[in-house]
Amino acid sequence: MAAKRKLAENPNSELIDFLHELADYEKNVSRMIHKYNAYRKAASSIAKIDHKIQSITDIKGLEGIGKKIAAKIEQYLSTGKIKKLETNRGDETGAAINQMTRVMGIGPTHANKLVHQEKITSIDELRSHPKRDQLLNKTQQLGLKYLEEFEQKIPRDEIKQMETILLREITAMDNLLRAEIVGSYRRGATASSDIDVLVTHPAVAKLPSLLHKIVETLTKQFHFITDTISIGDSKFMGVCQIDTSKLHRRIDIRVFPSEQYYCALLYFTGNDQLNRHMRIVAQEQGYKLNEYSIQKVGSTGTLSKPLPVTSERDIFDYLQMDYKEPHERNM
DNA sequence: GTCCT
DNA sequence: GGGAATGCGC
DNA sequence: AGGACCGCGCATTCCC
Repeated sequence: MAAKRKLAENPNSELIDFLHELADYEKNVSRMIHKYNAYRKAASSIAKIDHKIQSITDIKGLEGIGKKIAAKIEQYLSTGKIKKLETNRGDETGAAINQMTRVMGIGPTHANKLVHQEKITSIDELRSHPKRDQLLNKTQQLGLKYLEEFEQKIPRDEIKQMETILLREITAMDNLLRAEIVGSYRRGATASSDIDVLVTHPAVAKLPSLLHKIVETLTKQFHFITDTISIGDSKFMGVCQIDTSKLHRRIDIRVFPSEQYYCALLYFTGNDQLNRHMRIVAQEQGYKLNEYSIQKVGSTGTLSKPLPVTSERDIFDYLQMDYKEPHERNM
């Protein structure tokens, strides 16, 4: 049997976990989303270092690391702990709020409400609460039902099987339909947190019920989709299961008109960092790029009509960037 | 919390 | 009832 | 010192 080498864990994973924990507290408990992002950014900078950080000089000047976080890392290096984190951990109310946000649909606002007003302190208490159904909306009830399943990563192989079914059934409905699974799966990841599907049809503007039909078929005929979280004309969010022996998974399906398809494909394939990078390059070159289109920006800030795009490569070309294959987009 | 102006 | 604002996820 | 940090689709709640 071929030796399956476990991917070496990041040498600084403990520090990265600490920063993520600080980030979560800021987002969920303090409701400071920008601090959350700041901690995440610092953590991702550190994740790029391939050796164990020995001293503060190893990280000084790293992107996203300023005085406060540098000081915390120094604390961690000399004492193995971070005071602020210990304090956060001692905050039982905060811990309860953090727990509540594990449920899809329960964000910082609702989590705070559940803990402060309803005095709920754990997921178990939420599950057994007599007024559970009044306390939670539809999305949150599904989130609670599938909490443990949604926290499991989806192996690439399982997504591959889903892809086979999805593409077959979608094209069977209408052979002008084209669909692709995007996200980290398209970038080659060995496991993903959800399934993100892009769909296009040359006449989508005339088919406002297209998405509803796709979803209905996948639900009623194939029992692939098990629950709907939300659905409109362009975006479906829901739950699917490849067969009853497998876990329930989060799935999103988005429909775009063909002239927007490749901008959407690029955007939803990501990763985030590449998207940001390309948006900035676009700005520098006098373009505006988003998930719908690429437009020329006039001197007065006026936007041109969306430029013609018939492939992802076209977008790289406009920006005079070298084309990157999906698997090369993990920045 | 960090970066930029 | 229905438009506006908010929460959430991505 | 002080503002930006993506912004948009959908569901729900708020408010007239």
